[in-house]
Amino acid sequence: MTKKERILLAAQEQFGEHGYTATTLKMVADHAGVASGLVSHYYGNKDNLFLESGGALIDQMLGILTDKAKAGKNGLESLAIFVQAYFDFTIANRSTFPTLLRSSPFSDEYPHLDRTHIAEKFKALIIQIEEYLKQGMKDGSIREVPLNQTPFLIYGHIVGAVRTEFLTPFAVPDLFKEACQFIVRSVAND
Amino acid sequence: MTKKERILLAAQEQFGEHGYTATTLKMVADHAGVASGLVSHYYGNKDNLFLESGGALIDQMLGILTDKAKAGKNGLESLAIFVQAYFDFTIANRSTFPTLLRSSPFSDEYPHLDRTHIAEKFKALIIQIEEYLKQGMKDGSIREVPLNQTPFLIYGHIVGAVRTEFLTPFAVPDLFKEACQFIVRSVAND
Amino acid sequence: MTKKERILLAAQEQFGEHGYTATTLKMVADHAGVASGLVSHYYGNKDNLFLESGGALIDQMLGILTDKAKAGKNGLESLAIFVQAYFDFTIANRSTFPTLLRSSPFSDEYPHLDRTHIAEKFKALIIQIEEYLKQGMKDGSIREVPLNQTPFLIYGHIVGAVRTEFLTPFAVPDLFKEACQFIVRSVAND
Amino acid sequence: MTKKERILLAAQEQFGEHGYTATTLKMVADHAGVASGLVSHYYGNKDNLFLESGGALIDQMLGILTDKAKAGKNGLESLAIFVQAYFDFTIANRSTFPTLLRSSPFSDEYPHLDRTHIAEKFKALIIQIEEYLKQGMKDGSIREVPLNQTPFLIYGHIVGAVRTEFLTPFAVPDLFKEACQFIVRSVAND
DNA sequence: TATGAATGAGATTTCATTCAT
DNA sequence: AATGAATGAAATCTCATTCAT
Repeated sequence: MTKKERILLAAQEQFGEHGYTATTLKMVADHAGVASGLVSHYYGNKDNLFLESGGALIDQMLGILTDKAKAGKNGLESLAIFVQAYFDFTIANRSTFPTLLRSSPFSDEYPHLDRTHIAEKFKALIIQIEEYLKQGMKDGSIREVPLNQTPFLIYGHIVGAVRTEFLTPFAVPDLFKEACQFIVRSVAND
Repeated sequence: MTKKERILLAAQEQFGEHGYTATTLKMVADHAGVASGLVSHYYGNKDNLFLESGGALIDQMLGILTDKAKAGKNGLESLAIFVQAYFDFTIANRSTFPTLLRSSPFSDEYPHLDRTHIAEKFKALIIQIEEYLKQGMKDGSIREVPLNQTPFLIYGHIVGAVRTEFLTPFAVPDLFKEACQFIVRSVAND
Repeated sequence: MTKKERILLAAQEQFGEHGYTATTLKMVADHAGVASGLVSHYYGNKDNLFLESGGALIDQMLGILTDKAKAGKNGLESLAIFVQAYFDFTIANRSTFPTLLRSSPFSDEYPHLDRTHIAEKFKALIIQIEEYLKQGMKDGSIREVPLNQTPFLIYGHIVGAVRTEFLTPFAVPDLFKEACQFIVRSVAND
Repeated sequence: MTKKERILLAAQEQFGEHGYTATTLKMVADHAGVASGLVSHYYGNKDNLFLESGGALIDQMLGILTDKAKAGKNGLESLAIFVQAYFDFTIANRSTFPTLLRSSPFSDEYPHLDRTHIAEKFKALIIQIEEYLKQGMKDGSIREVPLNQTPFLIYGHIVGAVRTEFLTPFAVPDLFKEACQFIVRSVAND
């Protein structure tokens, strides 16, 4: 692993654990085992490091999700696989994932940050969901639902579940499994 | 309005607009039209001001919601009214509401903050939802759903919709109306 | 006790326990059970309150010491009684005495403070010691010692012993008794 | 001289001249000719800077005193040299010495400060005095004096004289020379 | 005489960023 | 590519003092 990569990974972990503000560039440098100046050298400034930390994670996730969802035999199945894969990804990246959460356009942290670039990547996820809905409504696996709002609501549902799991002190067993069910019940054709 | 009250209102507005970190005590004092020292005098420190800002909002909301939901004629109706009233509250308090969002246990901002006290108040909301579900399953308006997870999922769904509306650049018309429908579809008995 | 007196006593205790800087006027007001504004009303400002706190103590002490020393049958005896009475006073006023110590011209705290007024009162103590030395050298109880320095050295010796007892973590039993002996040995005629 | 060293020297001078409270970190930085942040960078916080300022002085002094006292031909002579060397050190370091005085366990300034570490170094001085007394009582140059108290009293005597010289407005010529005599008279064997 | 709300100057401390090496 | 010393702006918080009541 190059020093540049070690910095990015350390940043994802530190931002994930302590949030944007409480993470200092020195903490990142120390955890990466490099001199503090190197962080600025490679990533310019803190905002950019944060955004690139989140951007790398969302890129990684996008690839995995669309890939897995191809296995679905109809729209509903693809949607269910996609949602489940999302949750799996958060679990598999427990230590870095909260950084994605914080750099996402759904984050309440540091609203001045320009998230338009990352927002487009999240938009891709939502469009993906829209595709599954269209397909499902065509192949009969999904009932008639409004296409303007439902993709956003499904993604919002995922956001809500992930935040409950990662941020709140409420411990709810099998939350992700039931979140999948909740969505399926709402959109499935009987 | 006393100066103490003016400080709290200014804090709710500033924290709502700029977030915890980017809001300075001086900004709050200036907007409240008081000397900077008075903020610390009344609220001790920034953390506490933030928590009290959110606490006052959640208290206000809790009262309104439970009150309105009494009008429901069965579990499902009460639940729908409750959810709708939640969304109405966020709209009616557009300028201050994001502070509640940031001080909530679902927030990703400033994870070091001790949110246990506020988390209990949010728990009250979730228990309220559980009550409507129980009632609806008894009176037949709601289908069999797992009580351990569903209240959290419904609240999570609200969180997701509110964040989409308040934080993201995605403009989705009628999002809250459809969010209600989404929930109802998922839990209603046919 | 009037409120004015209660303020002075509270000030002596608080300055004695926490020192000049770490004592706030609010602490004094709270311990005296009065409103904070009353402290400034009666004593003007913090410096003056501190100086008057020390001044009242030194006045009280001066009266007691000269009174007791009259019982001595010769210079050496008067001196010994005087020194012992000094130590007794510090013990009897354990909680307030450190304030005198801090407002004294031998203090290292807050050197900007104008201590000239209090220094004169301490000078009176030193002149008193000089008197005993003169008398003793006349009546033969005290050997020939230089009058320019010895009174200051005896007072300095007292200062050293009191500071060892009141400020340092060194616990030395019978320190004051031996301090008396040390002085007597140094000035007594064989 | 490195910037770190320049900061320490500037701190010793400023603390010595103005005391702990009235010395600001900005004063230290300005006198050292460095940016204000560098003071905190190297010394953490004001308390620590103060303690290290005093600690460096006491270390320096300890080395000199024990070294010089080796020249004494008996206990009494060693003691006298030691005391004289102490006074010489204070004179030679007129501008910085009051910082040692203020960080010492005999100080009345800022009682909250944890002086235990520095107190141990002062204890070393006192133990040194005890050694000279023991030696003198063995070789016949010093009379029988109580070993529990006398070392503390001799050190206290030094403290008193130094404070008279450095802090009070009382100008006493040859004070240190006579302070030596005073001690010698009290402990010497006839 | 007595209150305590209100002011605002000023101190400590943190930390992103720069830059000489 | 890599270091880490150095900068200095900016934020929080404290508290003596004033003043209307």
